[in-house]
Amino acid sequence: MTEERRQAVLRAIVDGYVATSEPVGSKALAAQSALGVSPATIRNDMAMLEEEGLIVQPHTSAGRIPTDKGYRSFVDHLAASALGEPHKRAITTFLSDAVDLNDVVERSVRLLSQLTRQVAVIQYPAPREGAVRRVEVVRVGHERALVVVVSADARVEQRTVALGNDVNDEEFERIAREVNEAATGLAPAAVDGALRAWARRQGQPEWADGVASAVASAVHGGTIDRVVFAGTSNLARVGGGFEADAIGPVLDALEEQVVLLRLLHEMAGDASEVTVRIGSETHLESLSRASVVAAPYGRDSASLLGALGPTRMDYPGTMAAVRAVARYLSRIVEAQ
Amino acid sequence: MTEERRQAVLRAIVDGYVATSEPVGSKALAAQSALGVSPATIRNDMAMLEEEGLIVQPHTSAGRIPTDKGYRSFVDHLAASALGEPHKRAITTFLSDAVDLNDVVERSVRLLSQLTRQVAVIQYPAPREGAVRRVEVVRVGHERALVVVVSADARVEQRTVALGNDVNDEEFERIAREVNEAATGLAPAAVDGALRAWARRQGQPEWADGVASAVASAVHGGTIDRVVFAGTSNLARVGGGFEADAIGPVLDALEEQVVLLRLLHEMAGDASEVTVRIGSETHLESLSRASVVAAPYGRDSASLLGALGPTRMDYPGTMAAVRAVARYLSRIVEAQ
DNA sequence: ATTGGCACTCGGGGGAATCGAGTGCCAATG
DNA sequence: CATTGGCACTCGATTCCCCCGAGTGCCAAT
Repeated sequence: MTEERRQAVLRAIVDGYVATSEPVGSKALAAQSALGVSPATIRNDMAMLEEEGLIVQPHTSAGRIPTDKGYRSFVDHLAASALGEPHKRAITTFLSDAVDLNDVVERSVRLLSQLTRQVAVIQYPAPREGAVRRVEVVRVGHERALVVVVSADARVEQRTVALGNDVNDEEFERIAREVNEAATGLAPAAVDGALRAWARRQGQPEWADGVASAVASAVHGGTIDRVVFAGTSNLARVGGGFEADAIGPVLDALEEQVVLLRLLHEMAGDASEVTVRIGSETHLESLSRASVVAAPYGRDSASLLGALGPTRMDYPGTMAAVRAVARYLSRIVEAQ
Repeated sequence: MTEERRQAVLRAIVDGYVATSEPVGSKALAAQSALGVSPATIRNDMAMLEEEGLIVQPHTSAGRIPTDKGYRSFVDHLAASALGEPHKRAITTFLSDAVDLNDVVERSVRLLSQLTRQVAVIQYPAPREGAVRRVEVVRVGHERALVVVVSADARVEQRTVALGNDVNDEEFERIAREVNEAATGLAPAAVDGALRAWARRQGQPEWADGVASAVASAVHGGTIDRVVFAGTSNLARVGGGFEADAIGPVLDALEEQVVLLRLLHEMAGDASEVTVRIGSETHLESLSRASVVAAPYGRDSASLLGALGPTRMDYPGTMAAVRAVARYLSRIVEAQ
């Protein structure tokens, strides 16, 4: 009984603090939340919660606020809550008339930022490692060529490569044809070998190696490791929860995509559907006062999307929105 | 003489306010800036400047700060100043080893944000309206096709289009071949007509129109109207010049690319090399406390890059940096 | 046109006093 | 043993007040 109520008290403290952004005291808690116990009882519970490191009081004569650990406990004991009907409808209508993958991603990230009133982040859908459908080599300018690779999964990648001026037009035609024939139909893993062999047959001139590696890079590389975000103005929103001096670092982290990507990759490792990193759990100085709620989406759940906000955020709501958008986006991406 | 000194006083006020972010008074001005006149004289000048609406005093007993109009006058009377040597070197080394156009743009925007310590914005280089080099139509999935258009200016655009399931493989082959033949070598303006004619020859089935308009859209559209930015954390930098409640709107404006693009287009109209919009001159509520310094670059000076910061910014320095990066970037883009 | 002098204004800074929300502890109770 | 009412105590925030000083406008003198 008592343990149960202590959780309820923690829950109420989190709720209260999230709502008002002010420390919540025992008296207010007893009055508002229908716990049916006296302030004194709550004070006892609070003392124990504080001993466990779940809450702290900023000043001696203030109420309590949750620690990162407190939020963690709150989140862990949270039952998955569903998104409200209007929001669900919003997702459907907002995403259904997107015209292509880019558009879907753009719309999703905007939508998610609006639903959560936080910064929304989407890691681009991982390519499906589709076989090569076609390779075009097109001459541009005098000594440069453009290599365009189309994969079976509807990805188009391009690279430019220097040719040197010792390639005449007929030769160029031949090269373009041969490269296309050599690579078409191959799985990504097989492309490198095939093109190296081709380059060898050319007698290994520099441009042949260049073309080969450009194709290889186009096949493997791609838009995998890109992150788009929206709703950065939510960082500065009044009552948004971030201190004025905390938003600079967050903006930095967002621009520093590498850092953000590593964090998302880490979170992808955690198995469950929606994962949460709270404050110091991000292990990033710049995000030490921020939380990230993320969920995988797409084939094999290989990509992530999420919301980033102050540790003092509405976790249930944010988690519900992230989950809902991830599900819907999965359906779209997988269908394509 | 007196008019000249009044400009000097304005200049000194702007300099002082930019440096300290505090209103500057007559006494401090007489002491620091070597005007060689007494505070009383300066007070007279100030009174006149205030009458002209170039400066105001926030409170009765405070010094003066420049108005938007004051900054405008300051900027208009500014002699073009050159960028310091170290900065010039930074530009060269930073941009010289970019691998492709995207990379150049990315690097430029980062560089500019570092040089100016403001938010840097770059409008993507306008495409050169190159002729169509090749059109590929590739089947993806069951009922969809991917249209890839390669232009002579090394641009690659893609669109997806629904086919319906009444197109078998041989027919598809034929379509792909015909579309490529119909469009290749044509100038953008001629593509629409050629493809409409082709679609008509097919007997106007839905998919033919779809393919035709996908190609047309790929030829004309593109990355023209995109803007990238970097250095948003400068908005929140302490002493950065923005009030805490002003940065939200600015972030909004940055995400709302449409608005930003319109502003840049407007500025492109102003003839001179580097143009400045100060505060209310942007005609945007969200940027009413911000200034934009922009310069055209690339062929026909068709694209713009710039820096966005508080009205209280270092105009000479920012203008020099913007000018230098624009020049250097022009060289690169035009060479390609 | 410039300058020194002078009275005046008023925002900001630095206490001191006060308020009140919130706490910890303890004894009483069911 | 959990719960509760009572009570003394703490301390951040608010308010008030006062004073300082930077800055001003105006005027008479040069």
